[in-house]
Amino acid sequence: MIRKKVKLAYITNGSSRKATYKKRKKGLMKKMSELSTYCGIDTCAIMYSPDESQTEFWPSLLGVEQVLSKFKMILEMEKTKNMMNQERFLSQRTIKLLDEKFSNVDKSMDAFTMTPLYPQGASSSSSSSMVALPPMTMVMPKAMPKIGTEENVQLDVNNIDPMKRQQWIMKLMNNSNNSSPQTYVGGNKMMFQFDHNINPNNVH
Amino acid sequence: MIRKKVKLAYITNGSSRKATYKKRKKGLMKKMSELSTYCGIDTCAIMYSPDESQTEFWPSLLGVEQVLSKFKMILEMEKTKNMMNQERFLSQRTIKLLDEKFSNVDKSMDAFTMTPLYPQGASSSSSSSMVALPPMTMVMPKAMPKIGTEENVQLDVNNIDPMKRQQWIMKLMNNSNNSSPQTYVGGNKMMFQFDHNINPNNVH
DNA sequence: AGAGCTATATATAAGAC
DNA sequence: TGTCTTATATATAGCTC
Repeated sequence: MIRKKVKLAYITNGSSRKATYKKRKKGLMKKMSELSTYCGIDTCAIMYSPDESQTEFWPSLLGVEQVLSKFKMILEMEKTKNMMNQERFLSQRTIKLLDEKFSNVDKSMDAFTMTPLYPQGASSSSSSSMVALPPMTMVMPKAMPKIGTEENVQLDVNNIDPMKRQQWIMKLMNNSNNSSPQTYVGGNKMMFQFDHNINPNNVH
Repeated sequence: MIRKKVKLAYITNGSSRKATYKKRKKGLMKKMSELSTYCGIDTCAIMYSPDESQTEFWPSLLGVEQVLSKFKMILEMEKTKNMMNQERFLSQRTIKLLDEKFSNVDKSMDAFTMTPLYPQGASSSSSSSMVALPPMTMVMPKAMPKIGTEENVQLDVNNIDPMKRQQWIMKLMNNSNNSSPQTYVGGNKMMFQFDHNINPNNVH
């Protein structure tokens, strides 16, 4: 969008597509780091491009782990909160049954259990949370080139049944009813690389 | 950075911070959708801000699931590829032992097993992959306001021991040696909301 | 809080090397 | 392929309503 306003479409030329990818990836990382700083929001990125034939973790592999850990914690808090809500309506006996269900949720979410480095006493900004937890932003890969045409999901999960709510979260994190495909042969090269072209501390 | 060049620092004023968050979030999503279109890369986002007291999935919850599914597939391919490599050096007996270990990796990665909608025959651009798979980009939340100061991890995982490599992936996806904290009380409100302010199809 | 409106700061496509 | 340069397209802070 500079010398020439480019049509928003897939860049068929390989070398220019790769160049664009690098430039825009850099720009995206900078925007993320700025959002982090301005709003006190945690961000991290895992980027994969077949053109690069490597997976990049930003700002580092550790950073990704920490963010995942934090997201896991938020889910934990959600779970606990839901249980607390349940207490107001259900008997102790019923709660025990729910407890078992939640244990299954725990199990299915184990893959998100990174080394728990938190809580570390960070203040929770303007959140209504009863537990101090740093804010968080999560950005992940999208499904297909055709973007944004999916049905626009907008659900206030606080207004629906707490169990349904849990199921949504579960569905996001794990599809336990599903046997994963195991028969793929070969594969892309995979590297862990930090993009040292970007140093958010020197931005501006 | 317009009317006035703002110092890159946390915005203490709550309302202006929230306004900045919304504006920049919108910009970030647009950049992501552009990167998707230009480079044929999948992107999605999960955003959480205590100021918003809701978690947003972009472009949709389904989109996030699909991307996670794809990432899972790439990991699967990595696993298979590693096994193929092992075959060249190890006996059948040894391979069986490795097989058991990999099964454990599978288990720990189950939380990333979304409904597998792929492969769907997409061409793999310039990747050296032996399996057709759409390219992918993953962007996730970072750990703390202090950004980019972690040690810059740069490892060519292809050049290190395949088992170590698996361990790295495992470490990213799951810390099975770790019992997750279960004692958090209360929690932030959590909503699933699609940001309908952004329609990538109308961009430009 | 949200919806425009500008003036500027940034991001970046093409070129040049 | 990478780096630099530069002309423009975008992004967005601060205001107003």
